[in-house]
Amino acid sequence: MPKLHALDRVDRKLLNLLQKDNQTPTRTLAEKVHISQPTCLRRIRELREAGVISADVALVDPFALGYGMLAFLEVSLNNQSDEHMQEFEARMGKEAEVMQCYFVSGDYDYFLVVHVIDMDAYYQFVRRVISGSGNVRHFQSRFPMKRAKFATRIAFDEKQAEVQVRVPK
Amino acid sequence: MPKLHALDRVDRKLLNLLQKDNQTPTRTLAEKVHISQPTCLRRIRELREAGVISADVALVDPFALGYGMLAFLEVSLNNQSDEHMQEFEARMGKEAEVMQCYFVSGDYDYFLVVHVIDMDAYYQFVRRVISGSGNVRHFQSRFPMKRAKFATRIAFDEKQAEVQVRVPK
DNA sequence: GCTGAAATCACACATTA
DNA sequence: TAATGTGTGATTTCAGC
Repeated sequence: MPKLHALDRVDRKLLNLLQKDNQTPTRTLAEKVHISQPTCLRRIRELREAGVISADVALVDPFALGYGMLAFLEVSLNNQSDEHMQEFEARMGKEAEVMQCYFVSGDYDYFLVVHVIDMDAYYQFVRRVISGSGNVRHFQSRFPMKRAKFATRIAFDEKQAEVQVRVPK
Repeated sequence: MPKLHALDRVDRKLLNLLQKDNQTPTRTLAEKVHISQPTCLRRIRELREAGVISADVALVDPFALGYGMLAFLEVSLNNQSDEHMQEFEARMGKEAEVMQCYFVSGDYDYFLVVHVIDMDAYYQFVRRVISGSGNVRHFQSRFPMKRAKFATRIAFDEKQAEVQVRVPK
């Protein structure tokens, strides 16, 4: 059952800052939002505990590391029973190459974003994971030539007075 | 011109750890990879400076914040000149709702991942940004009903001895 | 919101391979 | 000689008031 957590202007400004850089000392953040350093720290801790901030991580650019190739996979299943869909999702959850997996409306079932080193690695992946799955009726690849935008942050409006937020779990 | 940066076992283990949590003290990390604390810190700093770690951020779950709706947009442009494509990409770069934007091969030009509060907000977005753009010939929406996987980390093989890596810029 | 103790970060230098 | 480990001061976190 989702709890409610109110985000005021200060919280939203903090979130905007932390989503760009979570390594800056709380003292510096405190100055930017015009509160004291301990208050700043306390608010950030509450945001983490409430689950508004789900994780604090280092981002590694796949393209900088030889994972130079990106592929989209549109997949249709043979058997769409809840059991088989859960099985497919669990499988994708385990495969490191699968960066994103969505169950979608329309003419196919799943949309995958796959990161691989090169075309050969992609071919190996498709043979092993997709056509080797046993429950894939049809699939089609689509190749992004350029990733023009990849945002990990949500822009919070800093003007609004207060925002009610549904926090899961 | 891409520089080369060698990643040994220790670097890769550090990257695996930091991609899960970048708030743990360097001392703890150092123990886990069996090096001293200052060495650990130095290696992390080098990974940041080399651009292997592109950013350190707090992650906010969109679904936890009322951005409960996700949409895919498949967009075809009228004018595919370099100038018009750059203009489109710049526009998408500025729009907060657009989380991802790819230039793709196939029967349409751009694939967008859009985060909005609800269907009405999505309608407003489409009217303002897409059909109001002047250079969109055709577009189609597709609605993900479930985000089964969204990975921000790359799994590094910790067994291999050393890996050469192309670092951009 | 303020102050102080505990912990962490980050540097200079010695050491080793 | 280049990279790691040791010791030490400056910052930062975080509890009590």
